[in-house]
Amino acid sequence: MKTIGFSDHDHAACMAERIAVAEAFCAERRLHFTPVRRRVLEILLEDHKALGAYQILDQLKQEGWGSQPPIAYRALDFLVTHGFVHKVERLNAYVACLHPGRSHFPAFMICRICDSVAEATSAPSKGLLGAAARDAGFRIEQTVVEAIGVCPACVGTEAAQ
Amino acid sequence: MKTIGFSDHDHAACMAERIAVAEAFCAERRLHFTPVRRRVLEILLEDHKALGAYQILDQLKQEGWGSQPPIAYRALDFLVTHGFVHKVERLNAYVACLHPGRSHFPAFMICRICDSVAEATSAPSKGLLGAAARDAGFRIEQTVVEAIGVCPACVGTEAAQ
DNA sequence: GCGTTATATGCAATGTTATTACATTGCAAC
DNA sequence: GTTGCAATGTAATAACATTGCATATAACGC
Repeated sequence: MKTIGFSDHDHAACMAERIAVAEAFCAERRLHFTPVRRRVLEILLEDHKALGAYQILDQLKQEGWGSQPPIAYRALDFLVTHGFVHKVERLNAYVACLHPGRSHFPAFMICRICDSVAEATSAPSKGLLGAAARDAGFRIEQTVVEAIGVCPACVGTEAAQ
Repeated sequence: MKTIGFSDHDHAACMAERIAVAEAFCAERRLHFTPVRRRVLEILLEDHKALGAYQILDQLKQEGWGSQPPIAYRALDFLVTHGFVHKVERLNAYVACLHPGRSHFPAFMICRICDSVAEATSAPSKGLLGAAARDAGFRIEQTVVEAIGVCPACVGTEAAQ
């Protein structure tokens, strides 16, 4: 059991299922779910932390893949483009998506103490930002919504004060 | 007249006022609104685009200030800490705040075509994210809310499609 | 004023994140 | 079998950010 979204779950099953979903999704649209891409997704699923591109690259390197940044960035691009992975802007890091397949506006809660990241969903059209955008005539295509704070596990610790 | 928040305004007056507000705020709290800090805020107020730290640094350099990155980053830190400037995570860039003085949860609309940035205000407690955080027991301290899309001036251009 | 302390600046070096550019491989269509 | 295309390999570099230490300036207690 590892934590995801600040609560426990059956990790191995969750991981297998996500890979299967990605595989099916790609097969259906004739996208190439190549070994590097699959491996990067697995690495991100392994623990539910956000990983930097260079952490991922290190791991790939150890496993005998190419060692130059584009190896990791290209795989991440693919995974982000098709919604299997999100980038957490605040951390310059990447995290596997909780709801792959359906397009959505992800939102994250980032614990500044333990660095865990939980994904929620937002709905810009419903919020103040959506209203502001409508007023201004701004067309929203994508959103970055990230809360930085203290997760339930870290509230009560020294650093939380 | 330059645009701010996608609408026109009296730029010189706006700029002078913001500097005055910052000055007063700092005087009140015995903070040092030093020449570099003032100058960086001015640079950011001059056009209402988000500027990267190195763009700011270039300008400082030309004006005879030190030329090493910390010159810019330290001034930016100060300005961000005291709420005169926000960082736009998606762009790794900095923008002068529209509502300095009062603490708030800023939100931005970023045009992917012309790179202009408009500031709105969000209120995490009211949105889905606030609800999710309450459910999860997550304590929000800070938020990053950024919409990427097309501003009113760029809708209708080629690239907008 | 005068020394002490805290704060700010100057500068060199380095660390981290991301992209560009170009060469190569593998496979499918014709 | 060669053309076309997507993915990969590799080198170099760009863009963003921090650390550490020396020096200068401001504020504070006396």
